[in-house]
Amino acid sequence: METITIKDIARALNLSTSTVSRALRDSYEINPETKKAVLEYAGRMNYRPNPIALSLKENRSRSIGVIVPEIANNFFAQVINGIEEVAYNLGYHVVIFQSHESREREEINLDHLVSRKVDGILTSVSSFSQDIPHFQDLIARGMPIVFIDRVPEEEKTFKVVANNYKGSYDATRHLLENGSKCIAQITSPKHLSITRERMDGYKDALHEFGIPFDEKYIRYCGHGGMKTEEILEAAQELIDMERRPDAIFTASDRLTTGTMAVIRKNKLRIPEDIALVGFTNIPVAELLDPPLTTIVQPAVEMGQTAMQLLVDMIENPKKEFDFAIRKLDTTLVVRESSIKK
Amino acid sequence: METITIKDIARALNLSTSTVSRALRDSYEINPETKKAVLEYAGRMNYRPNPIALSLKENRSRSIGVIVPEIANNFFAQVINGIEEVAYNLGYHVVIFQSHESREREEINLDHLVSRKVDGILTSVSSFSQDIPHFQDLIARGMPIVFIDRVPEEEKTFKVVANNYKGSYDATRHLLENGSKCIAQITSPKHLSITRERMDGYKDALHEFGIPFDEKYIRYCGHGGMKTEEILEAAQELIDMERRPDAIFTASDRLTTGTMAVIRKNKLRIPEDIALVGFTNIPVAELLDPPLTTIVQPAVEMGQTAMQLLVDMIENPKKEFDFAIRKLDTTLVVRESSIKK
DNA sequence: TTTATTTATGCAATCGTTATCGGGAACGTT
DNA sequence: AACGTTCCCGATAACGATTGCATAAATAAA
Repeated sequence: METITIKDIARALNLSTSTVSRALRDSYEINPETKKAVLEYAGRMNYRPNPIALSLKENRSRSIGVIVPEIANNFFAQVINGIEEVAYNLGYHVVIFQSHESREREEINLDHLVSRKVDGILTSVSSFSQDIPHFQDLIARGMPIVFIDRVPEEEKTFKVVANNYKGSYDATRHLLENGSKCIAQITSPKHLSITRERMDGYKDALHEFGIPFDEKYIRYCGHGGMKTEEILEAAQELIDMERRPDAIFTASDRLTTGTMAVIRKNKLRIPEDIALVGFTNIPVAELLDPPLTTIVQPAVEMGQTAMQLLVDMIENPKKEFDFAIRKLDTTLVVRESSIKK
Repeated sequence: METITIKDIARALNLSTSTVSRALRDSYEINPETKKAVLEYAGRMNYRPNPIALSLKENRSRSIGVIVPEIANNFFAQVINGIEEVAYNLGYHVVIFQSHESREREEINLDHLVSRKVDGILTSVSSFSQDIPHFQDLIARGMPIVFIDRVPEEEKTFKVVANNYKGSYDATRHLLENGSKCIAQITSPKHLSITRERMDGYKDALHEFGIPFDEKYIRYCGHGGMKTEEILEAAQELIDMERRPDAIFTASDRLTTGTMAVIRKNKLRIPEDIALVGFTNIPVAELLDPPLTTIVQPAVEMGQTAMQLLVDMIENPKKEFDFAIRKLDTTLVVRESSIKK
């Protein structure tokens, strides 16, 4: 894998590397003819500046790092697409890593990004990371970081989230308006911000309909890296309750599909026996049996917004930002799984 | 983002950078006490060697590049998981890029990987890339490359694929054995290797059952970057045919779900009116209406295998390899969508 | 003609690391 | 006393590109 360098050009044209370098960057102090010769030769030999040498010198890389729990999760895949689109237009490269919901992997990835001198980081923290000293430390050292979806509480930086409160409120209200009376919730780990917000929307909707909140109908899942059995168990427990819920609200892709599978296995009907609404971005929701009512998160827009904010931070290091959290609205897509009659 | 360097350690301990460097790499020619002091200090200051400086010096990066069409595609996400697992254990980093089925993006990504000095590349070529001079050129220049799933014909390098012939043969045979008589196929672009292989399996199964092959029942999709309308149109055309097929065999995730949607929209029943079998790795296949019979590709294993082969190439540059194509068997998972009675 | 100014170029340092070469000190051998 | 070993360590160049500084030549101004 030999590649041509500025030195090769200099040698070939009997110039110094400085002259070549300046010619390539179109400096005014280079003789037009020299410039032309250099450009012509560089073009012909397909010269590409070595970004590694540049990174070493400038301590930056024109690339940004993304760490998400799983790319196999449709929501994150869409977020990444949004990020890439903006990054691409602004001349940044995007490097993608997965934490697989592991704290250790998260730290390794972070380490790697830092030592590769990425200009900034976009991330959705792993569900293991209750406290995040590794991120705090980085922020304190001036690394631009934008959190997406799963965001920490107090960090002084940008955060982009879906309006989880409203999404959850809308979903719960929709269930109540369509015949459900006892709504269970299967949700993500308790300490995540998204979990709290979704819980609040759920509670407020119940309250409006005069239904008391009951902790018995809540299941937190995914502490152990989102094991399938854990989900199935949680759903089964709800089904086996003395007073069985007549609706379940699920807070993510896998919780939704897992719950659906369990309901089916118990030969219960959706929505007659148990109505179902889920936070999910899977594209096949309408092909499921029955077609699934979903709260769709604006994943692509979230990625775009986050990337724009990050670039703003990168390119204006001194600027004082308003780090108020950015909330993007979700959309309730009503299909059959949620309507009792 | 200040980081400590070998120079800082040298200064602090009144040593030369060479000594520090050697102490850190545990060289025998360093006094144990000096070594201890250096190690201790480096540990305390959380020293991390600068990989960029190393890359510049050694012209390698201990990272490998992956280019896939879309990470939002479950199959590729799983392939990547297989790759990452092996890479992680061998101390390589994985950098993921998407081509979005665009030839241009593919070339940009490739360029980027090369100039970032990745040690090797794993890729599934975009459906646009009928001829692949950009890859050929790289292979000729000695870059280790392993192709996955969508592989070019003649390149002298490793290729890892699913046994598409057998998968397709099994699926077609299964349909024929379960009451289907006229099986259409919606498949990927004609020039892709996977398309040809799947076609062959399909033809051979038909032949065994004495059914003549009829080109009219074949639709190639995805030339334009896999537009949804194209899929829907293809499915609709088949449904509108004078002699409507009583089964459709679809060759990818999106073709399968798209086709399913069209059949539904036409108020036709699956499998009674039209049976359906698809190549797909979506995890919700069993939750669809009806549960979908699928040919599942060993995506994770494909990723693992490819990564192992790549490392073999990277670490044994001189070795003469047997570049025979690696075929991994698919699994036919029978559910309800394919069985007529 | 002399001096000042402009134009075009080269030199050398820099970024972090390691490999090559070399050398001083301490010791052992004749 | 003279030489060879061994042990430990340092100076330097190199990787590719940029850039402040120096400078030669050409031109303009005095």
